[in-house]
Amino acid sequence: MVTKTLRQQKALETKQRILRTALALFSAKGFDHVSVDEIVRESATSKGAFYGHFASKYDIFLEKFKEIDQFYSEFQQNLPDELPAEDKIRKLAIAQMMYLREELGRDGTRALYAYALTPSVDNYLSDTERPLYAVLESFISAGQKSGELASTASAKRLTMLLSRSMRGTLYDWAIFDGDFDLAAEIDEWLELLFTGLRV
Amino acid sequence: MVTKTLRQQKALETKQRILRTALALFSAKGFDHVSVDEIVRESATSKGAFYGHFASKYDIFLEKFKEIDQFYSEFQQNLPDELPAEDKIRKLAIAQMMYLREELGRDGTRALYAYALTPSVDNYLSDTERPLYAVLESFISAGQKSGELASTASAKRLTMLLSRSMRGTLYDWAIFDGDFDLAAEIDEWLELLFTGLRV
DNA sequence: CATTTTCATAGACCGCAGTCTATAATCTAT
DNA sequence: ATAGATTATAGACTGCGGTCTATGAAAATG
Repeated sequence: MVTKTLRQQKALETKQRILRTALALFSAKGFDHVSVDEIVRESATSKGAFYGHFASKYDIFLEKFKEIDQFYSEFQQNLPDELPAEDKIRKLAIAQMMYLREELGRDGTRALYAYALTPSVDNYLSDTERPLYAVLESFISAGQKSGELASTASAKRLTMLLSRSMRGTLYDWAIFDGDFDLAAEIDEWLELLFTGLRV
Repeated sequence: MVTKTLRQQKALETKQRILRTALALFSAKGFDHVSVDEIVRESATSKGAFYGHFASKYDIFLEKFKEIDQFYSEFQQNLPDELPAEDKIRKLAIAQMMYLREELGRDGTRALYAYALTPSVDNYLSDTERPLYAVLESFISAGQKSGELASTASAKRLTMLLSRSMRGTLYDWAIFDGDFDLAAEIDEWLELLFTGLRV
């Protein structure tokens, strides 16, 4: 449904002006140091306009975060099919971490993870329909079929547990000060997980 | 330094009145549905008194959370020494989950994890000096010495990764609606981690 | 065209966590 | 005992995210 009326046209312009302004401000000053009033002032709009287009200050941010879905499908398409399942999973995990580091940054990730904890919000993180799950599950499922991966748990279940590991790593990245090499952390973690802790 | 003057005595009473009132309200209505104004009103004190005694609304809550440290040391003392390292770790993890479920609840845990994401706050979660780390590390270290556990990573490192798993599980508990059996989740997770994913 | 309806926007307003300032009760020193 | 310093507390105030109401311009209706 392409934009039709003048009204819709103008509304869309307003929305995009807000979006651009907000992202620029977030990028310049960090999510927590930009107020909605500031966004509204800077984009010469109003609170009414802002909340007409976005559900919350975080929502605007989510818009950006969801671009990661695009990233996932591209990733899947560009990956050689014959790679071992383990390698695919590791590459995905590392790529995801690097993507978030570059695109959202620590501040952004922190804000996103905090928002997901807001009561009664259908946060994107816990949406098991998002592409991350689909991609991961396809890798795991293939790995189980080919006998590379243990089948003690279902592919769906393993997908949940693996994605949880990623969330845990990202959460720690957000709360720990000092050096924290996201890619190295997830890599070491997966190595451990694949090998197992026993003996 | 035992309380000396009348002033100190009264101040302490005020503090405890606030604390009791706040915890009762949190327990009754959930952390997010209790305002500082309400605590102050209900305890017949003032904002000045509140923030004189507590750094933030979350701080008061942390006071309660830190009781878990007591729990850890008791746990360690009551555990048979000759138990395999793996069992000790699993029991600890499960006990911790049950403790949090009972004492903080999902709302409380959610609030705690959200607070830890507040920028520039020396959040308790990321304090590697807290007893959880010490207890876990002692189990892991013993397990490595006796040859039960892999020594590919240092005990300190494994402690971090294991505690991260717990944080990840608790985080997911907080963000996912519906059924989520904390104890079962961590148990299944540890089983996987000990065994490894390969073959 | 004239009218009625819709709806994007402006900005006053609310509730909240946290800060600041004033004050009076208590403590200390002489 | 009195004067002066200290400090726990009261409560006005700020800044924030988010809501609500009013309004005028654009769209639909006839």
